[in-house]
Amino acid sequence: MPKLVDHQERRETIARALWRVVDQHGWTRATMREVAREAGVSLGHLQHYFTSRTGLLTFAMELAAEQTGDRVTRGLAALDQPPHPRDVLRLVLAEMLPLRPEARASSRMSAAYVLEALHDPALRKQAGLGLRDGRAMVERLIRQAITQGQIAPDRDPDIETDLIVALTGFTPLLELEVIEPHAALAAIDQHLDRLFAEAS
Amino acid sequence: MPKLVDHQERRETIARALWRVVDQHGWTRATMREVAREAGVSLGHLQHYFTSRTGLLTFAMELAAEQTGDRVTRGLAALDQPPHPRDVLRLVLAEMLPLRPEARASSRMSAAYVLEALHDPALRKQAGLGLRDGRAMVERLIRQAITQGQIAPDRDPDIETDLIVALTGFTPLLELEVIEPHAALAAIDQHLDRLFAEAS
DNA sequence: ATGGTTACCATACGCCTGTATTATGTCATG
DNA sequence: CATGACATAATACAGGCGTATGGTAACCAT
Repeated sequence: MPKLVDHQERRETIARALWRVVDQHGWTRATMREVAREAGVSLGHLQHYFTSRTGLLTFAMELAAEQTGDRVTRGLAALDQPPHPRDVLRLVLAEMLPLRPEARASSRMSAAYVLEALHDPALRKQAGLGLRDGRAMVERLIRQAITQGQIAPDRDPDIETDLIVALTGFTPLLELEVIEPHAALAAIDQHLDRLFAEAS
Repeated sequence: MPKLVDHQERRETIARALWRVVDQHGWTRATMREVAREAGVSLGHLQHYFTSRTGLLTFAMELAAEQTGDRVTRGLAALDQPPHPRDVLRLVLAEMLPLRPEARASSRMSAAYVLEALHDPALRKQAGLGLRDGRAMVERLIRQAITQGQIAPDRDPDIETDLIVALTGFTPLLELEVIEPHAALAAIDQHLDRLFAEAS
């Protein structure tokens, strides 16, 4: 047996270097050489852990999704137990938007990933599944809130779900500084307040 | 004087070829050679009308924005005169989302453009201005509707504007077929109905 | 201690990129 | 009709890209 290294850890280190490159210089400059430079390793080293560029990108993307999930999970712990679904939705949206630096990197990653996925069947499938899962989670929350009387029963769960998920449309507005983070949060709060207004 | 050609027309033809490439194969494959091939001209020909790639991209982007504006203008003509602001907003949103093939190309163009703009000061300024203009137009509509009693006066115009603009967040959901066009339109209608519910 | 497996690195290959250069055709005018 | 401006084209160049290859160093089991 040779020298022992934690493969998963090495791959995560490299993936994080990729995030930084994407965050600072954009998806197009996320080349093997640039990522290796950012990670402080040689091109050969990087190749040892990621044979292909596509493999690196998908791995980094999955890791970013996990990371976002972890941020949400951590945020949930800070809420009342059990948390009000309104607060859960607010937290999820807040973590998906580029409001803080860490979230910004993930946000830029997934934006570029989606764009690339449109023309690559394999990526498309994965990206589609991810989005579908996210939407399904929101829908579950909303249906449950309706059942529990926190949302008025005359609200259509599908439509309300879509409206919530669509609020990720704040991303370009935030990125190009058309609106400030507090404005995005205010709008989200307003929307959620109305959704949960008429009951509980 | 030499042979006479309409420069603007030639540039538009090439820009449209760029749209097709971006629409079908993605921003990354929108190279000078690929666009020339799609346009059915030589690389030299393309270079004669666009010295640099950046120039081509910005021109094509501006043209796409104009085109979207024209679609909205044409749609306005089909509405009641004067049109109800609710219908205007619905039309604008519908034309910005990738619901029909022509709109899809423009949508993909601007998505890629915004992503590229994040890391290029010049593009960033232009993209920011475009988005700001769009938001300002929506805000004007909403403030006017409040003044005219079509929207309840206790609604905050800034927040309502942001919520409307954020509905462009349906784009990735539509692109990855997480939701169907009719669902996006239903959600938009629901949101607008509520916004315009309490008056007029 | 030695063999074999793994980590790591430098370099090379073929391809594609944006752009520059140069040549040729094509026309309206002096 | 010749001349000069423009349209179009072909080719060249330097650089960056993903990936493949070969070699060296480090380590553990035997």
